[in-house]
Amino acid sequence: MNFKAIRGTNDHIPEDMAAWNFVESVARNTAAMFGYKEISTPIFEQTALFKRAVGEGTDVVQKEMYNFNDLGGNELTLRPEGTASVCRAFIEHGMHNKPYPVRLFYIAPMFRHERPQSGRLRQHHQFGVEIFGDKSAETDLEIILLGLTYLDNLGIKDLKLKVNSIGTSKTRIEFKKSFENYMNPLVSRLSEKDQKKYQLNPIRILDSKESATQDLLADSPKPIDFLDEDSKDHWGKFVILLEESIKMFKGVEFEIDKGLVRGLDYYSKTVFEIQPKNSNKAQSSILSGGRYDNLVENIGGPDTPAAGFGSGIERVILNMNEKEYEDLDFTQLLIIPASEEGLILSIKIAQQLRNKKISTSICSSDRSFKAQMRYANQINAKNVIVLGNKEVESNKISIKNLSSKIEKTIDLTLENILSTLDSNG
RNA sequence: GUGGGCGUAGUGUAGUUGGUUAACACGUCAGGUUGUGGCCCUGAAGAUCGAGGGUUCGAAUCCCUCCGCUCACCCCA
Repeated sequence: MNFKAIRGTNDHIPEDMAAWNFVESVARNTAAMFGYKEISTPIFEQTALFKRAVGEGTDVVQKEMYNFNDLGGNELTLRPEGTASVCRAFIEHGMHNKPYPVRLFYIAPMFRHERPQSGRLRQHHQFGVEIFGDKSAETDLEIILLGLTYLDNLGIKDLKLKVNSIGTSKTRIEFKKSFENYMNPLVSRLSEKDQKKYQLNPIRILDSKESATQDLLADSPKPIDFLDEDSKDHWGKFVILLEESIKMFKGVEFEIDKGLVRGLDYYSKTVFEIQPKNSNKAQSSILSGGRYDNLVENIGGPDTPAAGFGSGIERVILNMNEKEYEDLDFTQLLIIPASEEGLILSIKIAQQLRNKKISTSICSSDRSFKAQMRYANQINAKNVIVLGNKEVESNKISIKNLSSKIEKTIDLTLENILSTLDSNG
């Protein structure tokens, strides 16, 4: 019998955790600096929530969700993304009665049944933020600045920020009409793949990777050309603010990408995507999001404008080449029990030291003395104490610092041990 | 769902005109005398060569099927 982690899921073994914890703490600190409060929601929800929020026609809903029925016959789904759940919680807890805007963030696993590849997993983790109740352009800017600050704090430089406005659902209908008029005579010139794509969802070929397709699209209508007055205003203000504030981030270039479209239906107006400037990876987007002014109302809440982003932690880690975090992989003190009485004493002293915040392990008395010393070295212990009959009888112990090899003999009291460990570092 | 690459101890690798006990390094464990580690020396454990079937006197090596990993498409974080 050979059990393995499910395809597309990863264990985080101790060696991975330093990087992981670093990213999480940077995420929490950055969010806190911007005044965002952490929220955590269940990893599964009613299937209908995601269908409604993300959109029936999207790939995510159509073929990537982990759906299941529980024993009560409820249709449930492991969350494929975070925004829908947070909106549900926002409504359920009456957060629209809180002073606006409401700023929330989460760090949570997401599940999508996709074919895994570099930077794409079936279970991945996202740091995401959402801001509710503010339709101003500076809100869009705020979450982008939060995202850039987060990546900067992680030491990820040389980023490209793509922004676009896709208007409202109404203006998109007009755009679509015009776009199809433009494309229909040209469809036969698309590759087979893009033709299929076009049949399924015409707008999606806007961000096709095929250069032949992009050439055909060069003069095509774009969603941003169809904005209504309100969206146009919003966009204009947003771009001015962005142009000014992006200067604060060295190494970040921004680009208005009129072909940028999102795969989730709830977005409106501003959408954006951040990727490393010179990424040769296919799955290069490490942080993306936008505004979704209709989502809260769509799933049964009050009319509430909102915006947010999601950022894949695994992808972020793939892009952290500089090691900006410390590996805190050490044991401050290892106690080697050298006799039966020494073992009892070891257990008591270890407990007292742990209460004083000294990380302390006791070596197995099953192993030879030499093996125990070797173990102290292997686990990178800073200090070693041997407790045997000699120590029990004389009430004196020696504390050895393994890197300096210096051994200090002291009277056995907790205070002495603490001060010696302290001076040993 | 579609295509490419790859599967040999815990890890990284060697081993193909088929030929005996599948090799090396790192790691692990144990010893190098009695209570002091790292270096060094010696030894040990650890691989049904991804799985199943076929060809053959004989298969890690050739053929078929399946599985897994990985990269890319699609889509997304």
